[in-house]
Amino acid sequence: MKKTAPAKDKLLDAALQLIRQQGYSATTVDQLCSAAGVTKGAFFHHFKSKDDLAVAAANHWATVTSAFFAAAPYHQHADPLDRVLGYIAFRKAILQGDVAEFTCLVGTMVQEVYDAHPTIRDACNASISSHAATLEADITAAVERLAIKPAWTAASLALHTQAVLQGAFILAKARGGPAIAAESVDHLDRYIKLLFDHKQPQDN
Amino acid sequence: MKKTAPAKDKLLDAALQLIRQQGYSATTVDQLCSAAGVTKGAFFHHFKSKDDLAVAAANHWATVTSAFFAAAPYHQHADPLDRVLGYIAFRKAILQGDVAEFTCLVGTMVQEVYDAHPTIRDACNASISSHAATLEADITAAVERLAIKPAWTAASLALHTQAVLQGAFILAKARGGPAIAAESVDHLDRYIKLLFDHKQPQDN
DNA sequence: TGACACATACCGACTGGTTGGTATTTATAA
DNA sequence: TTATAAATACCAACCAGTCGGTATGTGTCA
Repeated sequence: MKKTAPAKDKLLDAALQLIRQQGYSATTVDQLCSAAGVTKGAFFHHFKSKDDLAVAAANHWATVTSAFFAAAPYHQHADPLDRVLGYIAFRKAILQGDVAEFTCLVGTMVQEVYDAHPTIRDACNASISSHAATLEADITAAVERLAIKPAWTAASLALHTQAVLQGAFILAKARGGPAIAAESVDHLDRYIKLLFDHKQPQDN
Repeated sequence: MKKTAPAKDKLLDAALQLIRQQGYSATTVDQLCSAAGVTKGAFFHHFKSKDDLAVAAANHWATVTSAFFAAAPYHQHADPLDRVLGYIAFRKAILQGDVAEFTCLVGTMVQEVYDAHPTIRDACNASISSHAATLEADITAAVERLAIKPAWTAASLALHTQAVLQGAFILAKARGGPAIAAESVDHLDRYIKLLFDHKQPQDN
């Protein structure tokens, strides 16, 4: 029975915060250690290198977020389209607080490392792709249930939702707040409703 | 009559390439100098600091891209909706070659600097916003011409197109190629056609 | 025209501090 | 006792930025 969290976990949690705030390159090992309240010796005991921590952080992010979204209430809907729309609404609802709190670790990291650090890039890609895959299942079910014959694939629509969210995060960072991001998510919501001929109250 | 481009221009052009490849923090002043073929003395003669160069690079980016899009053929359409759809098609068409060649400098930079470097963030925001403003004009004209009463604003749709593109760039970086980005742009094209009740051949 | 004053553009060795990483030592638990 | 976890001390490479100096205009006035 541990009294405090082990150094490895504290370092990973610190990485999620600091890298989302500052980016990967600008975040130093010393910053990570002091934020986690551990020493450099502990850092290099658990991680071979800074890049090794980045891969572990991306995998940690995938674990944390998949648990977070698995516990979200939108899964309770019986209709798969309601689950998809519930997911979008949930993504909009959590756009609150500081920008670093609702933005995506792997989306931020992959921008910096995609060319020079293929292993980190692959870990980021795996995190995004596995999250999109959970959505893809509901989209596929919705297509079958409504018996439509779309010109698009469920996989491409699932990834498109991630593109909109990642882009919305960039706008939020440029504008300094989540308001503009929420508007983009509204457009995404409207798009999906149009694709499925979903009834729209006062909309065009 | 100059024989070669002056050091300042060569440094700015080198910044567009290197920062899109590596990100801002990972790009060193020495790298910029050797890529531009100038010395460190020349760098600090023209720029007060590395941050000062970043602001200049963001402004340079705004200048270069606004000239690039102003010269694009889609402006020739008489109908404003055709211009908007022509813009989207053009954005899709230029998704070619290395990832660093078609991605956005300011979208990449703002992810790293939004918190610690407000002046760079503002320069990035200005670049994105001014580009979106050129689109907004055509969207507004299309809404008026077709006499529709949308639940969305032209400004938010213009920014949404930028969000989709920025997010598509992130997916392209994670996947290592432009294919997935093109699919997201296809969704954006489909969305705008649906918003304007545009005829769709075999689409849902 | 030519000489002087001054400004702009550029050079590259150097510095103080920082960085990722290593070597060694100490504590803890099975 | 032994393996794992974590702390301390340290290093070589690297980084942004500095500084003294050179080369090349450019304006001015006799």
